[in-house]
Amino acid sequence: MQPQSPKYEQIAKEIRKRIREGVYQPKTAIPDQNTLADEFGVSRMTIKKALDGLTMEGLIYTRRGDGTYVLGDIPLKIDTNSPAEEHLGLTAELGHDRVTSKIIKFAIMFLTDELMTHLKLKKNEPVFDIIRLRLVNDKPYVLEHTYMPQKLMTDLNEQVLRHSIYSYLKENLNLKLSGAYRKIHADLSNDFDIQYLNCQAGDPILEVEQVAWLQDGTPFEYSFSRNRYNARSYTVLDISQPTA
Amino acid sequence: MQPQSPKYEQIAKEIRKRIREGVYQPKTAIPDQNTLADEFGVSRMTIKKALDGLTMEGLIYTRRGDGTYVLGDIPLKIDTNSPAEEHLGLTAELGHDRVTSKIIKFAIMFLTDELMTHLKLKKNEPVFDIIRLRLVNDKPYVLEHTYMPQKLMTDLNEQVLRHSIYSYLKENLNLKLSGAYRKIHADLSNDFDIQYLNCQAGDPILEVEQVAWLQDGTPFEYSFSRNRYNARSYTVLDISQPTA
DNA sequence: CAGTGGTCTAGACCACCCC
DNA sequence: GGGTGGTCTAGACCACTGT
Repeated sequence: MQPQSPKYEQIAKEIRKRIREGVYQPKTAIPDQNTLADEFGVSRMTIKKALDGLTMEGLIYTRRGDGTYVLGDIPLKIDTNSPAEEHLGLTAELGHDRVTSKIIKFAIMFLTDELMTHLKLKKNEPVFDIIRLRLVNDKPYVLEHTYMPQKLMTDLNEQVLRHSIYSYLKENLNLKLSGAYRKIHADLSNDFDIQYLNCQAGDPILEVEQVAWLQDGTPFEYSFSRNRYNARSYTVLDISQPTA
Repeated sequence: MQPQSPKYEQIAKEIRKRIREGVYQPKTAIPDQNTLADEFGVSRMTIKKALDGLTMEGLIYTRRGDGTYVLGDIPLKIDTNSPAEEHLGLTAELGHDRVTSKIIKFAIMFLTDELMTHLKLKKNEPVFDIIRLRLVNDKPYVLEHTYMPQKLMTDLNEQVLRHSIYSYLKENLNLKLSGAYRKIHADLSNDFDIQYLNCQAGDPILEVEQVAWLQDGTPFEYSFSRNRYNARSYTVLDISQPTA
């Protein structure tokens, strides 16, 4: 019991566990909110908040006037490799030791109009222009082209790039990213892709174009991640609001 | 003022409007929760719930001990054509009169193992096997291959397919979809794509593979939507939880 | 009708930020 | 310190579902 996490989180965690272990079975009702409030010794509002979270995760659903039910597994989701819900970077996603990086470009450039818009910078402000090939178990995985404002990270160096930019941000600069907007495209492989990703001319590429920002909305990254088309897919869970 | 929508929704709507109209400016603080509670004549919890929604939409951010601030526009988001957040179908997304459909296949088939898993059906249960070319302003837009359990929609017909399956579900069967899980791939165009989407041999395709389900978790659609690579992109807004 | 979840209140305490 | 947002309570009323 960590007292640092709020009660509704602890309760959500416990209910998640009961669902996972089959105490609460798919398509059946779980105890009503008053019963749960008694069991956990909290008010009903707190139970409600815990259940709201689980609803957003697609684990349960509620019917006003009826009850709260467990939703079965989502078929496509089971055999999916990368959740990709969090944008914590490749290192966090796949584990520390398996991911390495080959630095292809590490330069400072000045602004094009497009970068000015996406990074919300003024003319003549310098940005890092970084191209890295990320390898998983020494096999080429993704080609990442990243632009970051120089003023936010003055002592960025090659050592950092070889590991993880995100952990550098978090541990050295105490910056946390808080949001990202992504556009997923399909594209034709270019010479760069062919050279570094070991793909054939004409192979399709899955490209994720991303703007990521800090809590106050300051953009700190504009990037393109290019994968061979059969190496990765991007997954999304979308739960509708019953209010709409 | 619609009394049918909860107070926190109405308040969220009003604050959204103030942000849009510049009453609350980007990067500046909005009034604190107590002040807003007084202004709207509600309790602070209700204000909090309204603000939580706006936080999830990426409009504001809160700092404990400090205040609530307006987040500026998200650059990439501005010039994006299709929000694609809601999976209400193409007709709802683009307007009623512009979308037409050419029916390429409309058959009933029995289950493959893959469909059995994705639609959670038992052996020998029939499913509709539908292929439609959706056109926007008479131009080929997306090739949709859809599988649906027959038992859920017994009187599905060609007339429905020519318009919108989703509005048929909603209006005739009173079924609402409540969630979807998607995998976005890049793929090589196949003969079908070349024939119907007017693309060249070797063109990449953006494919969205989707399982969609009703409120109780019953899957009612497993589909593949294939777009020409330069015709559409898929967009995602991802807001991190500060709890994590 | 009884029982359920959805909303809302008035107040409380705490963690946190800035001065 | 004083002011902020995050959590939590005990109770209330309502909307809705089943019977």
